[in-house]
Amino acid sequence: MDFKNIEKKWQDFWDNTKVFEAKTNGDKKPYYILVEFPYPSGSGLHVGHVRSYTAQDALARMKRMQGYNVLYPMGWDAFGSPAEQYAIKNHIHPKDAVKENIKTFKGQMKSLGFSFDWSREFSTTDPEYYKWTQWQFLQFYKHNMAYKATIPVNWCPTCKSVLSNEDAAGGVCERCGDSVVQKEKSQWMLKMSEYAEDLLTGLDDTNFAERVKLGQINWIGKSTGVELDVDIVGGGKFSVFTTCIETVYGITFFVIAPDGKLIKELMPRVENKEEVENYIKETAKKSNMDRTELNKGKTGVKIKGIKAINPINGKEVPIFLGDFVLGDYGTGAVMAVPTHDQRDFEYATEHNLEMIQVIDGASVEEKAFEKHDYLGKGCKLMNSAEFDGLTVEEAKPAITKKLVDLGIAREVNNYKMRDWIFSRQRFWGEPIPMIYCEKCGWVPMDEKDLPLLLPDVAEYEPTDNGESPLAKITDWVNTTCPKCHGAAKRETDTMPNWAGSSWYFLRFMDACNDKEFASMDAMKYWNRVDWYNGGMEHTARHLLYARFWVQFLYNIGLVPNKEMIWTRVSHGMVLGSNNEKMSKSKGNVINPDDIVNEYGADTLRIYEMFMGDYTSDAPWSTDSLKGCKRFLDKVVRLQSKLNDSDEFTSSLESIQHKTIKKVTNDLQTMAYNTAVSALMILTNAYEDAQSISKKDYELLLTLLNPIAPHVTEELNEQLGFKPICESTWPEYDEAKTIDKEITIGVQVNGKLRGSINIELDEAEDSVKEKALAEENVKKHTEGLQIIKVIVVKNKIVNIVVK
RNA sequence: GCCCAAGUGGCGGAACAGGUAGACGCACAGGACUUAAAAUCCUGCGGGCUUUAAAACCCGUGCCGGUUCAAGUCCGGCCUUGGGCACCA
Repeated sequence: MDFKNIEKKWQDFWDNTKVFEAKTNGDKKPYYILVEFPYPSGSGLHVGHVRSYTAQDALARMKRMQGYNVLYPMGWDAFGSPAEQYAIKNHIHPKDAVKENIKTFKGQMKSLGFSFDWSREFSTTDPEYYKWTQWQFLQFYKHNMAYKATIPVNWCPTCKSVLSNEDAAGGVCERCGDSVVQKEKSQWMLKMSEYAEDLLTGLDDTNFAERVKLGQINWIGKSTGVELDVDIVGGGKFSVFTTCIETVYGITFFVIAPDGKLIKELMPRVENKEEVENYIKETAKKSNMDRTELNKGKTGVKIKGIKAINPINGKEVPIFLGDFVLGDYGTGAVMAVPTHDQRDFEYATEHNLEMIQVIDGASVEEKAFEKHDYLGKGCKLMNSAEFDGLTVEEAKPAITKKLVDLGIAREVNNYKMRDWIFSRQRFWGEPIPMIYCEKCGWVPMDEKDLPLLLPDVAEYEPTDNGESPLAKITDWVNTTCPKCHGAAKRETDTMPNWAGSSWYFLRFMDACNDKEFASMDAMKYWNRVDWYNGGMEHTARHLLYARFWVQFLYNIGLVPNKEMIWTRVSHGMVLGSNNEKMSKSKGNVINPDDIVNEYGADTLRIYEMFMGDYTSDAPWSTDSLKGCKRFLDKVVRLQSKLNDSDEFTSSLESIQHKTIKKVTNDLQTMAYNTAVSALMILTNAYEDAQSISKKDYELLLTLLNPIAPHVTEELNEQLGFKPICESTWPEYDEAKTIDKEITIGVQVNGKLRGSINIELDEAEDSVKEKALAEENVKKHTEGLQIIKVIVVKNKIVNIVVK
């Protein structure tokens, strides 16, 4: 069979009949399946894309046949620096590069036969789309959720752009790999930290995979503790946050952040100004990653001339500057208890500071006795005045109460998650629709003037001074203030690439709407994303940003649910045949086009579903791929076994019902590899049969269709049936999946010694009799005393002898 | 350092809920068909041991212990690999 012609024929059929276009109405139950829309890179579709798109395509095709109104859309996440880098490198406008890449991607997707609803296609770079991204930013601004702040930020000197902490992981720029330095920069921020608690509790209204939920929980990083006010000798005060208030009597010093506000205030009173200032300068050169690196020496300087007072007992202790304390996390100051915190212990040892043990139970000579070692073990307090003798668990609330009653402490929740840095000094992003007027300050653009288009210019290379390329385009920058109509300037920063992807799934519900980002009716109809598939690498950032965005829209009444994504699952990567990540430099990249050309789309689809556990990484193997081609050929060859019967072959009934059950369940539990396996087993059974009927064949083709849609449609058409994509998914009879006669094992003392055939649910006595009569079992029980015989119904018999 | 996964034949992987470990496929080997090759079909395929052959037997799911009539699966303690976060106070 010529798979090339067949594939083209059916792809055209699907296009022309528009069978996969979802209508936002009707009697059928809606079902929304979403895969992360790709960033259309210059290197084309990756075999990794094929894995997840095929998986969700199989689910979509089955759900449609089961009578659901399935929405399975596709679009393009085309803003962001990768697109810009690509464009710069290849000397073409990002807009043209994106257009070109989208064309390639779309062609590749079509060649794989994905059942996307192309009528809802869009790119985040379409003005009709980013108009609404800008509009939503204005809502953030109008609801006091967006603000400008001058903060130390991660600066990539190579990309000339500020990166969020997320993007600067490991102290290197995620995009270019060069090291990141710290720089003060005025940035637009979104108040994401205000949503920390809601983002945490909202997880209860989702069906995310457990590991995905955990990823989010860890990212939000909630900790409950006490914020304690600390007075400074001679005036002034600061606060510290601690989760270990029980160690408060053990404080022997405080450490404050070199980049915080406090040290600036204290400066006039500092005796060793030069030393302190040098240390601040040194710190500014380091990234947060370097500063918080665990295995480096604990640097710091003592702030001479200033002491703090331990609020619980009035003890005066020194204050240090230490770069491991971050100015923008917590209160920018920490209390140090060297006996019960290893980091403090090392710091104290290095700077020769006092140590007071306050929790009994282990020696603190060599190392600190930390909370994970003393919590929950009934350890008691010591050197802690009236709290001596209380257990840690008793002391925690008691000390907290005393401090709270004194009005110098508060029970608080602290979150690791910070506000979202929303500006990028880049050309290829959504322009931020804000105008700066000398008189009025920052003024939002009038909503009816949106979209604010990116200017169509030739120069989009970054500037050296850290300004966005847009800053050079004076025609564009100079405008009038919407408020006072005086001369004003536009914001030249653009939005991060996370912006467009934070709400694209809402747009798919109503993609052509030019009055709203999506109508409430359409969103109510689709309700939410039922099934969202993406990579594990996006579970922290993209998914959190998207949930934050949705929760905000919900709070201002623009979306129907606080959580718009129900199930989130993640796929494993397709690795190179050497078990390493595919990359050009390693020369292990497989181009899906080559595979489609040589083996056909159906073979590639089957192979990627069969290659292993869908949620785990799996290495590429062209040999295994060939095996899947052989399987398909076998299915085609079954044509020669067709008989004239109009009925199912009765001898195949049991395996047919088993296969329907297995495939139906497996496709909705991501067990694609065992679904393929079950279909292979059914095919082998057909092959072994004398002959098969058209109905037998049709059943196999229907079950295989979600994974291999082209060849199955063709074979089915040749049988004279209507297209599979317009038919109904088969149902199984549970009774027919159960064998009446089964073989079970017989063990003697837990070791398998034989097996017996029994009837399903056969009486225990009868099974026992058969087991004891089995030849080899007899050999192992002869002359021994039978203590007991355990019969597990329909499973196993175990004879215990002595 | 913390958090999350995962370790099963030569390979990818099966094993629902503690109940016959290795489904399905790949690779390999032998055979059939063929002038030959490809394709296809048949047989074998964890290791050991024994045997003319078969059966039987012993070992075996990263390592060490434990619970149980029974452990890949549960518990305790390690080791290794992958991923995430990070002096988080």
